[in-house]
Amino acid sequence: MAKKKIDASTEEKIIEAARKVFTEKGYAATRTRDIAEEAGLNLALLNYYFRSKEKLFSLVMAEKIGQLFGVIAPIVNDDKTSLQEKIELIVPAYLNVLLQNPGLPLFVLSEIRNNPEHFSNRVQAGKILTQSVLVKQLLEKQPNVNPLQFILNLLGMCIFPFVTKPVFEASGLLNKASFNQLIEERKTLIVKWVNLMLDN
Amino acid sequence: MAKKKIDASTEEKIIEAARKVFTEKGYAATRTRDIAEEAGLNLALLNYYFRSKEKLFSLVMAEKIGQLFGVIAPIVNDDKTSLQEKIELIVPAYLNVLLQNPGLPLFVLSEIRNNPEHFSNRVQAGKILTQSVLVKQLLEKQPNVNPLQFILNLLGMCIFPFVTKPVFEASGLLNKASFNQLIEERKTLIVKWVNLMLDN
DNA sequence: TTCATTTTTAATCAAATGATTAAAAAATTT
DNA sequence: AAATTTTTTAATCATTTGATTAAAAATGAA
Repeated sequence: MAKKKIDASTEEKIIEAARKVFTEKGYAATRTRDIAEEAGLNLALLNYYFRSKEKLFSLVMAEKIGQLFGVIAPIVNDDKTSLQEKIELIVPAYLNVLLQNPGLPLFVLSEIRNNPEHFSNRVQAGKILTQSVLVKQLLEKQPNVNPLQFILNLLGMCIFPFVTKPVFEASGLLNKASFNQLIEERKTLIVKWVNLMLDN
Repeated sequence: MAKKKIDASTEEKIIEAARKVFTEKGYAATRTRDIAEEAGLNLALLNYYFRSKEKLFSLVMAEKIGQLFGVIAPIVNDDKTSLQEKIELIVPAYLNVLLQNPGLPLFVLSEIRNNPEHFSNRVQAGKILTQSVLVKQLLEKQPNVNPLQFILNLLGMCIFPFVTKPVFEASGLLNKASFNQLIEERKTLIVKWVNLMLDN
């Protein structure tokens, strides 16, 4: 029986390069050669370790979807925290995740658009948006408004600046520092705004 | 001297097909053969009329950017309307544009991400975000908050549902009718919410 | 060291893809 | 109608790209 242990360092180099290139350019615009070059490795190694571009992409995408939904899922389903507390937890936590990974939302959203069938099962967004504790609490507070409206606002106010970041950068309007400053300000502002919406 | 007139019908068929395929799949994932097939025409005609995939894409993209910024630009720079009036004009007008062209925001934003250099000049977002009458009026009302914060909220609350639409569709959570219903409700809700933010 | 196994590389393949060409078909002019 | 120009088509090119292969290099076991 042959040795099966694989050099973790090389494997990790490839997937790290794949994370970077896929999230920057999207699946279709990414060449496997781009990834190999970014990793500083021979192209054939990519297929040796991950079989195909598609498989490597699936790994990265699963990771990224996990990041995008992973932070909020436990908060949203905690029945020990109030609606108010949830908002105060979600906003800064989510903004921090996005600050660490600014390209994440646009990457995930555009890939889902490009290949909706492939993600219909994997995205557990449905449960969060219909059966979560948060939804129940929103309905208690505002029975006459579809709770999805508030969730769209809460997530949208967090995510939207990151989705439009390339526009700001292309127009030279915001550098990285002033963008981050803007997001820091939003950590308290969004909480205030969402509470205003819920109290009126 | 030969006749230079070109059959507008064929040309229009191609660009209409290009609009559809490019906005659905993005530049990189679009094959010129997809466009030709969608138009029901020979592939070579695409190059006969538009020289290259790149040129055809530039035309479509210019159109789409125009649609995305064209509706709000005149409203935003009108110094005869109040801040309140501007919000009441922008929200339903913008939501109607997006209802007619739901894929528009995700298409434009992801293409700008994929090729930022190419759009640095063309996007006049900079002026709207710094020199518009709207910005001055926002600063009068709330001198202590970066007006960009409110613009992000106003545009984000309009655009974000359309950016996440593929997720809703993939998860089977919303059909087209209930999505449109959600947007219709937002026409009045967003106006109310933005006013709340500005008054507190 | 020797030998087997694993990892890496250079070369190459086959399919896809943007684009061109030359000829046919259609339209327009004279 | 004849001639000229414009439009359309089928065939083909050259390049790119995901993937494979066979051999070399590195690693670990005996």
